[in-house]
Amino acid sequence: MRRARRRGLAHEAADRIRESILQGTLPPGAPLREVDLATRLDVSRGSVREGLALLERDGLVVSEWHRGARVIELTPADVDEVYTVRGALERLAAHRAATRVTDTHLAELSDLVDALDRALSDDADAAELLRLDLGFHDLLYEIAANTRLVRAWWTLRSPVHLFQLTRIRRCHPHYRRDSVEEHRTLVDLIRRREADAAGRCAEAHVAASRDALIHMLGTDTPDTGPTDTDGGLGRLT
Amino acid sequence: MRRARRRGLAHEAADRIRESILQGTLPPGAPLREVDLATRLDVSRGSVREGLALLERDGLVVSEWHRGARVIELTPADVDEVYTVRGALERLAAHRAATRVTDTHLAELSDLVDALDRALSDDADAAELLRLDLGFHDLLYEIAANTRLVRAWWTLRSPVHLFQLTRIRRCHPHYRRDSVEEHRTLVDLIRRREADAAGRCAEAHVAASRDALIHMLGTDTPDTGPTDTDGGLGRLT
DNA sequence: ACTTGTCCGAATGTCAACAAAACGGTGGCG
DNA sequence: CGCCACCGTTTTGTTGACATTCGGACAAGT
Repeated sequence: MRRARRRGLAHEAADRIRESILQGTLPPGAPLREVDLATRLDVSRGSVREGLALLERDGLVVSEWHRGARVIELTPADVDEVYTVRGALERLAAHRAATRVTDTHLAELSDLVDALDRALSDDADAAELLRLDLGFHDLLYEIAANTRLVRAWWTLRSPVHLFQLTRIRRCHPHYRRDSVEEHRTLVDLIRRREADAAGRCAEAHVAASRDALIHMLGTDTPDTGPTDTDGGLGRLT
Repeated sequence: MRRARRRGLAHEAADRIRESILQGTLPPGAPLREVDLATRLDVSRGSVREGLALLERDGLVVSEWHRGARVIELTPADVDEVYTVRGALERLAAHRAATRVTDTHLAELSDLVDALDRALSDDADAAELLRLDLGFHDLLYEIAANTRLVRAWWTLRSPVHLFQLTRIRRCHPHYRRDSVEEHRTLVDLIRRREADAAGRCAEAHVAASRDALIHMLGTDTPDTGPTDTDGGLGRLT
């Protein structure tokens, strides 16, 4: 079993802040002031500072010298960048997964796709669909069994999460049945150990997500702002 | 021109430490004690701490809770991981470069390959060859013009640098003429805008480097240790 | 002999105060 | 009327001191 490692306040703080960002309490572009966060989270500025550095590594936050940290913005150009790189990574992940997958893994993958299918039929919460989708891809990277690849994925995962979340928030879920079918196709290719085809399939899947996302961001309303305007983290106090 | 932005002491400290690691003064596995570094660099522990976090982002350093930071180790498994992911990234970079390259870029690429060729003929310093090689790949990523891709490359660049450096240190340079030819082939493909071929070429080039490196690491001496044993950074005081 | 518990030195994690820099408003000047 | 320099406020960058944790050594118990 994996050892339950202690992580320190900085990680804890980072988790709380990440939660708030991913819940929309801290909207894109919002400033992340150290003293404010330190007060609300009841830790020192140093820990908050370190936590913000962690979030910057996750790609959820950008910071400039003497200007502090802000939640990243979500321009279509960013979507393009993130999903382009993600496509390359996921291609590699699928390729490797197809050559090293075990029966246990295959069962887990199938279970996730089934769960996704069921959730879609049950008209489940959009957040739940997103959770399952991300879980599927997490598992794919885990099967690929390459530490650096997983780390690279984690630097993209948070932005992806955020992108999908704003998409959900702005329009109706629209979680396509096509998408679930793409997942199932990928699992089948992996089961048959067709590495090259699996890689191409994964890359195409990501590209499809990217195009759908960009199309949505390009044609939506100019965004009149989030529902609450208190600046965030009120629920954490 | 790009603005020469202030970066703060943490970045400065990170640069100094990175230098020492890449010069071999701090060998792989060496512990990086905060108070020690703070004393030698004449900055506070906080800044050193932040700098070490930056180096961890670069993948040059690993750290555990309450156990401090150490220079990364160099197992063949690590080489495999790093170069596998690098192959995927470089494939994407070459593909994009082939579609967006300008004449100016092509001239710069050619110049670099020529410089590499000349340096090889002149039997130049191995470090110089490495510098030119890395410069070539940096330029490739820059031409690809994708911020996230560049960032992903930078998390791999330092380990690559370190790998090549220890290779140089252990055996004769052996910088192959084959390698230079591969660079030239890649530039030609990019010039002719053959994106797919360029991507495959770049991936193959990285795979070749990986195999050479692993072969060398697998057959070398058990490593009797570095030349100086003072623990590092003596030259910085 | 092996395990288990405790102590100690050393290093890291955390904190709150000090110093430097950027932002915004105000007033004077062209 | 517009522009620029100045200055106070706010926020971040940096520092040294305190608290916590780890690893090993030593000794007692089984």
